[in-house]
Amino acid sequence: MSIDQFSFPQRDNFFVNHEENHSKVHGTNPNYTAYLMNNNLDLSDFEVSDYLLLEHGLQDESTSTLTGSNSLPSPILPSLVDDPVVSNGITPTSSNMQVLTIIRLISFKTKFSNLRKCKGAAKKNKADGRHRIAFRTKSEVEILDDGFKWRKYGKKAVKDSPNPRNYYRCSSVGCTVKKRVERDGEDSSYVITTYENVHNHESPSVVYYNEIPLMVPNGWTLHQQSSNASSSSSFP
DNA sequence: CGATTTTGACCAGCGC
DNA sequence: GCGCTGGTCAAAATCG
Repeated sequence: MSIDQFSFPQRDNFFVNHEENHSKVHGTNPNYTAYLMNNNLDLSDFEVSDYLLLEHGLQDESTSTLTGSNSLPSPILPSLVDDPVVSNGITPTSSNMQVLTIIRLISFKTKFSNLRKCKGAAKKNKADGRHRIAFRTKSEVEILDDGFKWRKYGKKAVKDSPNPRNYYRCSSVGCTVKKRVERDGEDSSYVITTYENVHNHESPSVVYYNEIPLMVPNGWTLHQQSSNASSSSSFP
């Protein structure tokens, strides 16, 4: 395991731990940790401009986006911050804002690097190339409101854990997003929520700017869902 | 009565 | 091939 530490002017530090099967991202709030399950995160692929973008995103998110203002300083920023595909449906709160924004940036970068890699490279296994993010959150309730409507389709006892794992899929027709919810076996005051794939629709509980289209078209989503995604090509 | 949850059965992947 | 495990299906039960 290796640890990267990053800091921004007037911001708390955050840490990225590279572990065996995933990368762990956490800020100064110990109650909120995020896990990037696709272990192809390469921070050397990030540039200074990316971190500036992230810094902008934090500011933008806490002001114009959350208050619904239309004054948007950058043509790319609104989509990055607001895109439910990039944010994967996680509703920002004061406690998860920092980590969520980091995740959004990393997801964004990872997705497009995946897209390039997909153009020919065979997948090692089923999970590769899927958009999968896990969050570990301290919570008394297991079902955290993320703005989307979910339908439960399974429940399973998990080895080495006293708590069952619950399986949900997005109720929206045609959307293939799934999530797994389970209590942490080591500390049951924490809930681990794993999201898989990306929504192909907007959150029913969020109002978006009418004039701004989704930055990532459905073609990307279809590309992601295909396990041998070398033939789909609606993405420009 | 339609939507949702429950729950046992079934299936696929993986290691041995 | 076999057994274990995680993930999904689908019929029955429950809910609103």
